[in-house]
Amino acid sequence: MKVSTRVHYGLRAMTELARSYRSERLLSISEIARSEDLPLAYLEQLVGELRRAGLVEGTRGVRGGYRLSRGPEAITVGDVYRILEGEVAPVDCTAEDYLPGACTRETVCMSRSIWSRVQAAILGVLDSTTLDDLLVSDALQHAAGQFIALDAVPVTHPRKGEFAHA
Amino acid sequence: MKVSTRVHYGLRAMTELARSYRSERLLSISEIARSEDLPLAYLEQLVGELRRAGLVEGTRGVRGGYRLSRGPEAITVGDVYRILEGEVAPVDCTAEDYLPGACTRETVCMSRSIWSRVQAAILGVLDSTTLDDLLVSDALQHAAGQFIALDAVPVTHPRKGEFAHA
DNA sequence: ATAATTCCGAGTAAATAGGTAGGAATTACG
DNA sequence: CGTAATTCCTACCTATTTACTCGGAATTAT
Repeated sequence: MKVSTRVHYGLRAMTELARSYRSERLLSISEIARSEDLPLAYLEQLVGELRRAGLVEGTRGVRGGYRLSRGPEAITVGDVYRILEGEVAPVDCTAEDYLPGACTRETVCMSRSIWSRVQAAILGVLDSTTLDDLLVSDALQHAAGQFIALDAVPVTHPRKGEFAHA
Repeated sequence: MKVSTRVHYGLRAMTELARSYRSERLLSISEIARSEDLPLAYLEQLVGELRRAGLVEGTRGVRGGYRLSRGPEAITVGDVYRILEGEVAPVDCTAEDYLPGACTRETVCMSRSIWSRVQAAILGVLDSTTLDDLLVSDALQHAAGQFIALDAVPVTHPRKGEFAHA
């Protein structure tokens, strides 16, 4: 259940584009690659796919580059994911294009329900989170960092239990 | 985010063992492989790992086989997952053994929060679902199938919107 | 004209997934 | 006691996928 570098890198590129969206300034692949520390040629490929899918717009030539084709609040992480990685489906039989009956064990399968639930859980997060949400939570995190610093509290990796799941 | 055949097959084997748990009867690898239609030698490997991890017990010799080492209500899907696939972590920096600072972008990363949330969502499902839960939902599904049949309602793939997520 | 950029498709090395194969150890059963 | 059924162990193999690189054409500001 690892996420591929395609999605990982692609999303990071999208967050950069989201950050610069208000300024109307174009970002070149090399700028993005530099600020996110990603392999240039590979990133170019990924952004190309995002463009063909309509999430970003490219302008060629000197001073060219990319920008989001709609606002960061109108693009979900799920959108990016599906373009670069395909449908979210832990197993084939929970995919959209699954033909009922393709798996002969369908009617006697005890494990299918768990993967459906996992799929729904993942989609719940990916489809409800926009690029803008990522910017905002990033801003909050930095504000919190500021606050702690001003308070002179020794910082002992507060990240530890931040998203406890037990 | 596909689940590997290791986990997929391994879990299916575990559901078979869960089903026969009450009867105290041992299941041989070949029986499991036959009823779940899985490659014998490969399955043997997987069950071996589950045994070394303490989830199942094996008895050798003629009439030997495997059984769960504790009840189906005391084994979660997450347990099986971690043994066969390792920790649930969409990206390295959300893993348990991640050394803070290993990723130099840590403090300026806008994408980390989403993967933490995905991880938590997945764990929420995997760790709260036991093998017994799978048996029960399976039983319910069959009971429902019975009911529809008796009512003579034309069955037009009710599965379609079963776990709608929009 | 030139330099910076997007755009495009092919190629490639390493890792991973998904197995197979062979044999030693153990044990019920005739 | 011998044999067949089984677990147990480890090495090997092969196809696919991943994560890239490379070369070059098209476009455009300066």
